[in-house]
Amino acid sequence: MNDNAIFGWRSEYPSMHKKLDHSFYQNTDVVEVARHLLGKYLVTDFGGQYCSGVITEVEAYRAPNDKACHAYNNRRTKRTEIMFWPGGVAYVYLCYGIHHLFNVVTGDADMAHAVLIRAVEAQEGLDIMEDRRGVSAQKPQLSAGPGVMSKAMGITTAWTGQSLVEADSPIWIEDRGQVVKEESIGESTRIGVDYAEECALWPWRFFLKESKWVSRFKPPKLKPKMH
DNA sequence: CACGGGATCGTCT
DNA sequence: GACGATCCCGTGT
Repeated sequence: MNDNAIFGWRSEYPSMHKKLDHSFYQNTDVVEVARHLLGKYLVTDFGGQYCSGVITEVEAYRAPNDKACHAYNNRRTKRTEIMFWPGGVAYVYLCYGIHHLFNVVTGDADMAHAVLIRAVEAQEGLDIMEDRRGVSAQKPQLSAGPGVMSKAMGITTAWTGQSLVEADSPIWIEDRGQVVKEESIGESTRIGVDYAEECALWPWRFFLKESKWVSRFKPPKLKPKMH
């Protein structure tokens, strides 16, 4: 089994693996959930293609007043409807016609909150992930960035609405017992939401400072105010 | 290393 | 018809 570069222990103790349940996802503070997701294990098992990775980077999105959130103003469309479901399902959408971005829906029903999973450090099923990406598992390029993370884990928009807590779900998240200290969490503004005006300045991106598996930060370019 | 542009298509106006 | 919660590659320094 792989050494864990961040926490310095091995992930071969199944008794410590605890699948996150409704009570975790239905926390109504999406920023807190986002921070708590750091260090957890994202696992997918599509037709026996088992792989996992430690979550190293996330962003919180929170309707109704977050202009960067697809459900801003509680706007309901066929696509965003998933975000209004009770916490514990996947919200996956296509970005730039190419990338499948994976989010975890949180909070109660009719609360359109979600956490975008932006990066993982691969732990198990490295060969599968390398095949999907055509990139060595030694390189952050494998899974640092929301589009490539989804590709490495095999997640596509076909899975939007999928429960993360049902016993037979092929996607879930586990707590494997490690503690992430507050001082090891970095924060910044969210990436790629320059259009969101003042919300583009909210520090709702969180990452593990020690990790190499974190996407490069791009500061927001704010549009000059006309007057 | 910084920057710029093209790819590519579902979603919403 | 416009525009992305991105990525990759090419150019120039």
